[in-house]
Amino acid sequence: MSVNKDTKNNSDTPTSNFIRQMIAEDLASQRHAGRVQTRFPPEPNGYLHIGHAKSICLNFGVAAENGGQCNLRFDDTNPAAESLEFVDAIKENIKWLGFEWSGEVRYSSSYFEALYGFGVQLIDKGLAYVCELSADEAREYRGTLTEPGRNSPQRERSVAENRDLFARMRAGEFVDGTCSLRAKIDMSSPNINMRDPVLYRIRHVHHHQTGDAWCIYPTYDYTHCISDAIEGITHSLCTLEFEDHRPLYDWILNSLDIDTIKSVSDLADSATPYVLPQQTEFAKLKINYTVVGKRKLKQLVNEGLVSGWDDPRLSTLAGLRRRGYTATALRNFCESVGVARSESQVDIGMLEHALREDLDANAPRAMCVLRPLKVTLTNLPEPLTLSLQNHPKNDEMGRRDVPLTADIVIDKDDFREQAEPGFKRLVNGGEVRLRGAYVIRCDDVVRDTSGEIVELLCSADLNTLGKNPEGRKVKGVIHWVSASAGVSATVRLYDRLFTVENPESKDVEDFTTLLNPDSLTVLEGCLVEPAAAQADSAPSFQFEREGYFTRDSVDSRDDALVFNQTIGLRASF
RNA sequence: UGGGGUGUCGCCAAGUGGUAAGGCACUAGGUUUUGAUCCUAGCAUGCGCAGGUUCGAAUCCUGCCACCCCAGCCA
Repeated sequence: MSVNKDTKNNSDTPTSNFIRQMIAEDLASQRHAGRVQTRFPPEPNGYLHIGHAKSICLNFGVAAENGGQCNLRFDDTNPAAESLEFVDAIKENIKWLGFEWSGEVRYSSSYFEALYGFGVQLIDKGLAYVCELSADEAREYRGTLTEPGRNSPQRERSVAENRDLFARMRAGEFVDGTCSLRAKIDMSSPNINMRDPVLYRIRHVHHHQTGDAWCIYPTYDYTHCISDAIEGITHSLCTLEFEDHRPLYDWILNSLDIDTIKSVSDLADSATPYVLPQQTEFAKLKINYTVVGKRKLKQLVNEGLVSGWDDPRLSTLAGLRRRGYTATALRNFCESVGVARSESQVDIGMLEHALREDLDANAPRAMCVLRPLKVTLTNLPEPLTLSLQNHPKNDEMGRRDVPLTADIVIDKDDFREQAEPGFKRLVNGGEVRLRGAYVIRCDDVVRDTSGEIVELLCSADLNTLGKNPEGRKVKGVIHWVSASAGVSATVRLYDRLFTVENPESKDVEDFTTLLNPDSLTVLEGCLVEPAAAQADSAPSFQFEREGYFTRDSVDSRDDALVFNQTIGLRASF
């Protein structure tokens, strides 16, 4: 059960965007008989990343806002690149993000038989033919951006011959690449996608869903529009690079017999009028200092440059989750970024803002000393247990016991021998507030033989618990942990993975050379207060004055705690 | 120099002919037992550029300029 506050960085009314407007208009005009049906169609050839989150939020969000549904459909037409591992991870990620797809998971591959039938229909209508050009020859015949292409030698084959050849392709009579089924459109079209695009290619490979049932596989262009139509999708949302494909999307659907399509669709038995889906494109999400390209992500994982698809430094949903990002923060971020058609690169600061906003409201506070420096409270009569608020602004989050003993640790960075201008923490001879406890004064510094400071001897003003000292102001507050009652932990700090703002820029020759060598810092021997070390404690904490941390889901054990820094606190000095 | 797109504050982004929303970032104050949070204020005589239409233009017209996408039997 979640008692989290639903943090929002926007006003109550979501920002207008062209897709919401289009849907509102379609609803008003009854274009799809009042239906809104979307789909999120990943290819299971990699892990989902932050860019997918935008598409997921858009597709699921826009459906939910309008009383519609969103399907999850694996666009699995290229078995050589795909696997079950990715299918499972993708489903998991979507659920984690907080979305529920309509009915069962869909697969384009489950439409293979229908797709084949439509291929035959196109042949019968004289709109498709079996071409025997090799891939290289086809490229030559295609022409260039400025020159028209030439017709395939087999373009005018008879319907009977095409039918026979297509059947034999399916039967496995030909080796890979010897022929393909092509749409007969226009080899001189200025839109290269319309120059007789390939509909089916021969691939004698095993498919993760259909096994060895097929040796011919339909292409994206052919499959996607028909799959949308079969599922009764009303609004097919995709990214800008598919804009040039829209004429083909429409050509294929309009070339087919609409009654036949409806008869194999989810709406087959429905009385609602059947309307073909419409493709609409939006700009994909790009964020500076991060890599989102599937090939690049894959390279980082495969070359061992990160620990895996869920490495906390990666912008994969699995990585962000392990890092401690919350689904709420990601959803709010996607909403704040908006949806438009201009290609833009969002500042990672926006993502971090959404994260801090959610964590600040919902993460209980705790104390953890990252670089311990021993402090002895010379006048503490006896150990005591303090009861501290888990959240400074939310009493409902309760309180916790925090043991205070004569031996404590503070962060090395919170002590200076000499006062420096602007330094508000502890200095030799000075005073500082121990968060939630006493004001202490540093009376003496203990050094080892090499001269390094190993201990501070401090006296507490025993009259400052819950009240300010009399006659003076103590402005500094530092965090601390009981040395004897605290629990040892490993803490991993993260910095951005890349040293440059745009590692995916095309004038970057090898992006792996731009990796930040300091993207991961491992701190051993950190000391965390007992309450935060308990196995049943919250998933994420704000370690006061340090930032937000989460127990590592893979490496942390009850007797060997590992915390990942999700993000630091905003620092204004 | 074929076709398709996009250009509003440092970064996103509303705006759909009636006189430039909002968020992030930043700056300056205030509160604070987290140098956090929170609060308050500031931040585009200007909407890629140049003309034109109009009482009035970011919005309409014309012409430029810049950037992005397309020549996989990938998606």
